[in-house]
Amino acid sequence: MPEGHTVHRLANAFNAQFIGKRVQASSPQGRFAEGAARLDGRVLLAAEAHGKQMFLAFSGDVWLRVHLGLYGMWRFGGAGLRGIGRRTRKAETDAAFPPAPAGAVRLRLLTKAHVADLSGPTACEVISTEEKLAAMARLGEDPLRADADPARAYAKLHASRTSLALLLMRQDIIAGIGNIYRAELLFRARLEPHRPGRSLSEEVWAALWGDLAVLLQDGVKTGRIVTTEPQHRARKTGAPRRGDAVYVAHRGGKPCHVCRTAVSSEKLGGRTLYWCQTCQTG
DNA sequence: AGGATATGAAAAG
DNA sequence: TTTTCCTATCCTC
Repeated sequence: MPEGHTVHRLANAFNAQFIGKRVQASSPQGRFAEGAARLDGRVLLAAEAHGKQMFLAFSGDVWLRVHLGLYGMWRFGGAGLRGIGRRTRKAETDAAFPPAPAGAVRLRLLTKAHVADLSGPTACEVISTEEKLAAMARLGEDPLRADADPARAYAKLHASRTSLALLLMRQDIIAGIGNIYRAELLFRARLEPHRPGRSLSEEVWAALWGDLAVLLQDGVKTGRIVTTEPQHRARKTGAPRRGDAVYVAHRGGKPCHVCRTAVSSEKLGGRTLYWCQTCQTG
């Protein structure tokens, strides 16, 4: 689930339901007992997302930094959080509040009315304001943030001989893109993924950045990654079905939605890259 | 039931 | 470049 849009959605959920509330913090799984103790009893002041990282501000100049990584998730309980985070099963919805932790919950944040359970994060740590600023400074431009400066990202891209496919995943250049948005962004621009960053013109970059912003904003709204245009779907109307939502991501060997060529895939930098050799020649 | 896979990135080599 | 972290889901049997 977690590319940048997911993390912004989660921050929005915290801002909507947890801000100004005193929280009981605990670590049902036990692995974050010390950190939870440091948060326990504080008031949650703000939630902020930058790329795939979320920062929660607590009273007393204490921050929680969370990176979900590949498997991490937040599961919410309580009213007004429908559709955010991992879906709560019906049995859990009907259960008394607060629900029992589902699975290995690293951190539980509990208010009178709401609960947020974090499991499987790559990073979860209590840090100072300085450390929070330092962590943010290591991140690149996030199209979902008002302070994003695409020119800074372009300078880094254009200075590198590394492939666009690898560069787009670098969080210190552009923050928030993951494997799916990378593949889809390159497909929509019809760009060959192995092209070096330095071959990117300013005009093409401007178009890429604009398209990325649209895709991410749409992802924040819907909670889903949809990159196909209706005319490229098997069913032209209504919500895109499974298998119709993206062009190439996770579709290795399957026919391209545009030209029917088998979608290519290869391992690159430890991740699977997907692209269409026929469509992406730019 | 069990294996492959995963929208990530740091650590190790 | 490979290994490791860690949890859930999807697929096949």
